[in-house]
Amino acid sequence: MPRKVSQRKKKSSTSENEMGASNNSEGTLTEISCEAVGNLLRRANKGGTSKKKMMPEFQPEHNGTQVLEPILQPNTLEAGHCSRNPMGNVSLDKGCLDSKEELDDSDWEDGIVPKDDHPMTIELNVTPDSAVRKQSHRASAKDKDLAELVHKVHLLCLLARGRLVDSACDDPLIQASMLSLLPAHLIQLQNVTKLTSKALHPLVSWFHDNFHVRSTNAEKPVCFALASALESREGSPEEIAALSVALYRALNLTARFVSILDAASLKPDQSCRPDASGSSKGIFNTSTPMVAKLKLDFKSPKQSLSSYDIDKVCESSLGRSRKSKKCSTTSHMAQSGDPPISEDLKSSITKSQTSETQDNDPESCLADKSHKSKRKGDVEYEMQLQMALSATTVGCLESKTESGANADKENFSCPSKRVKRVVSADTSTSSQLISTAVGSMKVGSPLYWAEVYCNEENLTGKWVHIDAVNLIIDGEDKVESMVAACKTSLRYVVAFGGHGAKDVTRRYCMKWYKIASQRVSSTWWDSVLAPLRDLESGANSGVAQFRPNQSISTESNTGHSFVPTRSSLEDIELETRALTEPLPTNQQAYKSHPLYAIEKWLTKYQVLRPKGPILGFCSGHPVYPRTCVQTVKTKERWLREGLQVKADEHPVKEIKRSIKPQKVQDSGADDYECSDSMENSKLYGMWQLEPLNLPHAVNGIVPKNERGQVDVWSEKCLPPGTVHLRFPRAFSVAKRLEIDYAPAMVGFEFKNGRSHPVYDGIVVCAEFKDVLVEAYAEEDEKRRAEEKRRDEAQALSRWYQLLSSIVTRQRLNNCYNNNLSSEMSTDIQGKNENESNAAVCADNDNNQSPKHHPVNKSGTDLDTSFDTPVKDHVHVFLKEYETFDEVTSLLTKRCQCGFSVQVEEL
DNA sequence: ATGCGGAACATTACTTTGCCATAT
DNA sequence: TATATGGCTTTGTAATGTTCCGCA
Repeated sequence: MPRKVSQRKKKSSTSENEMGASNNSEGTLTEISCEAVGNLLRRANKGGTSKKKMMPEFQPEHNGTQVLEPILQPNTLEAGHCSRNPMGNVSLDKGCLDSKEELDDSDWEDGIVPKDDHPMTIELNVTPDSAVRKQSHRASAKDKDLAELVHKVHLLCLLARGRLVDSACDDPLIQASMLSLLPAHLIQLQNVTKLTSKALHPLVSWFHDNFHVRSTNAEKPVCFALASALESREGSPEEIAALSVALYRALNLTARFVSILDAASLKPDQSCRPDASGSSKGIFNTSTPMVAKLKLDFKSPKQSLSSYDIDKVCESSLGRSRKSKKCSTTSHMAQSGDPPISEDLKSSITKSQTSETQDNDPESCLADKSHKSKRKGDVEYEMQLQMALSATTVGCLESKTESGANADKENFSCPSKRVKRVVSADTSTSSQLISTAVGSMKVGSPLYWAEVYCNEENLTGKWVHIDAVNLIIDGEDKVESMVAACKTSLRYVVAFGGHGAKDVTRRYCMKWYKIASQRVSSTWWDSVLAPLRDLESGANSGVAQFRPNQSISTESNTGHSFVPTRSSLEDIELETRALTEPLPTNQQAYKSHPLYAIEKWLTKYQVLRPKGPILGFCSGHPVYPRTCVQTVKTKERWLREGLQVKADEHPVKEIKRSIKPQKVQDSGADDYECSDSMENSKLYGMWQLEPLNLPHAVNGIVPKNERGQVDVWSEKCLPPGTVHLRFPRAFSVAKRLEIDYAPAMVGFEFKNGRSHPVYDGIVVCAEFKDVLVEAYAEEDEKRRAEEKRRDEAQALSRWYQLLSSIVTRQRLNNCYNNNLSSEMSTDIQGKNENESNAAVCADNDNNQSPKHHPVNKSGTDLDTSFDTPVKDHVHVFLKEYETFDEVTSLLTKRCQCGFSVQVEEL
């Protein structure tokens, strides 16, 4: 946000140059000035005039000056002046000051009177950041949509990634290798029938001691990466967690791979706040940068490690820790004799550092921000220092390592101490936090872990959280604080198993109300997860059963609906957590909390009933269960749902109804009357209602309301014994058949500033339905036939008009311009000839054809001869009346009416 | 550093049943 | 003279949601 400010400041400083250079900048300049003036005035009028009032004054003017030439506009208001002033085009006219009398004169004059060349600096320097910021950073609906889309797509990608990892954990080779590494006494675990989390401790401990998180070998597909990690006993957090899952599965335990899906923020502006959460910096900042990784996979290291890729990796949501890891890789690579790459990397890293703050908003780099970026720079500096140190260390240790390509292996012998040191350096900004939060465990945010199903926990069995990397068993309650300490958000925790997935966020998130708004709409998420859930529950019910005779059936509940499955038991557990969430400590959380409510945050149409029990207090406000919140509505609103208020029920709440501004034209007296007669809306609750009890239709008469119609909000609103016929002209049929009907009003629409009822069809008694439908069909048929007839008649008449005009034209041609006889062409009959050029003329001799047709006798008046008689006549050209002129090759066809056509044979 | 609450906007929900001049 | 038709200015208001900012 302060970026914009600085941008504006920059612009202001160069404004004079820009002025001369181009007009384009003037809009911006004007804008700046407007804002500056607005802010000045706002400050001046603080408390008096509200901002709302001020802004519209500037807006239109500002628009105008953008289009027009602001300098030359004589009638601009104060905003225009302000923008001009700094440009040196001073000439303040009195009119300007006059025009803004309504504003605070003295303040205004103070602001603009100076005629020197530099008032601008003053103006822009006093521009309060807040106003500019507010304007520029309020996300538009488009931004929101985009952010949501990105969030969704990112989630899908992360889900897919999780499934990939899950599949890799099933790899028999990996599992077998894990088993082969396992000491004999731990292998016994697969024979344990009553598994408790405690029993897992030695196993997890062994794993923790033997596998460490370190640099990534992400260039390979998951399975290979796993194999490699297995070989080196080191890998990314994801790989190590996956290996642990593979180990559990190898031991025939039921295990899931669990991952925090740290997707790009759902809210558009989150990415602008580097410190809001360490992880939200855009989509590439995922903990599982699949794209970048895959990209790398297909290229030689030299080509693939472009700065772009590295940027992505370095910005990954593991954030600093991951960054450092990558960097340590870098150093190793440098060690292994590939200086160009390391150079690339270094430069790219620095690039990423510097660009990180600027890329989002290229125009900016600001004073306010500076200390933050400085801090960041410090972090990076420390990181690089650590890198260098570790590289040296590795270099010493490393004389024994062989291939540069296998950089991952280089640190095999490296003590985990070193790793931890690097990691702690990464997170140095929050290292205190971490150390307070999780004691001496200096780790990055846990993003991956395992869940093992322990059938002896909790009577019914339980999925136990096992973070082998951090040696935490059954620490589901610790995850939230650890994640919080690392500034990662815990919005989606998904357990992967059986190629499916299940959202288990509830198990790890104690403060759901804090993350609820950061999650995508549950309907979408549920629908996405539904098929994956089925896969997961199907697999984890059937696979790896501990004992066939276990009291809790692990089979899917196909036969008996009440046999609890492992999955359904887990559902119950998660549901229970959802229902036993602790009370939020801040009031705002109660606004839309699904479980709790405080009266203060109820909406206009909500009441508490019953008003109790009180579950607790928040800042002195009693907290009630959300189930006590009832929605209340007016009678009319309930009517729409087919409900009516019972007799003798009093409104449970009354709210002021807004005054209708319809008859405000009159004087104050009327106004007074108006407000006097203003009624309150009476609201009723669900418990005061009964099903709508409309009068029955009797004797074919439809019961109507006071307006002689039926309000058909829904089917429920139809009086019993009536039907709604949605035919366009049904009423006319009913009228004709003398059937009683009522117009069906289905809603309102706003037109011309008023609400108008919208009608759709009619309501009639049910017994007339068939008759009406039949009659309507008949009528419709008739109507169509009539329409067709009309269309045909119209077509005929138009043809007639066309031909008449042709004839008239031809006749005129004949009379006044004989040379143009073949100008017009027509094909009237078109069945005998393929002629292309036909000369038409009116032949009024009637020599051959005439048979007491009135036309023929009408003599020489050509106009009249054609006008009347030929109407409604279709010319018939009989063969016997044809004549053919050999010389001119003209075929003359004649109708009995005397009309003739000459056709030229080609 | 964090959360709270107010301010400033943005968005949504609620409202809810013509009139007059002109042509036919 | 009675009836049909078309055009007119176009919601306005309040509640609710979201974001920012100052303050404790």
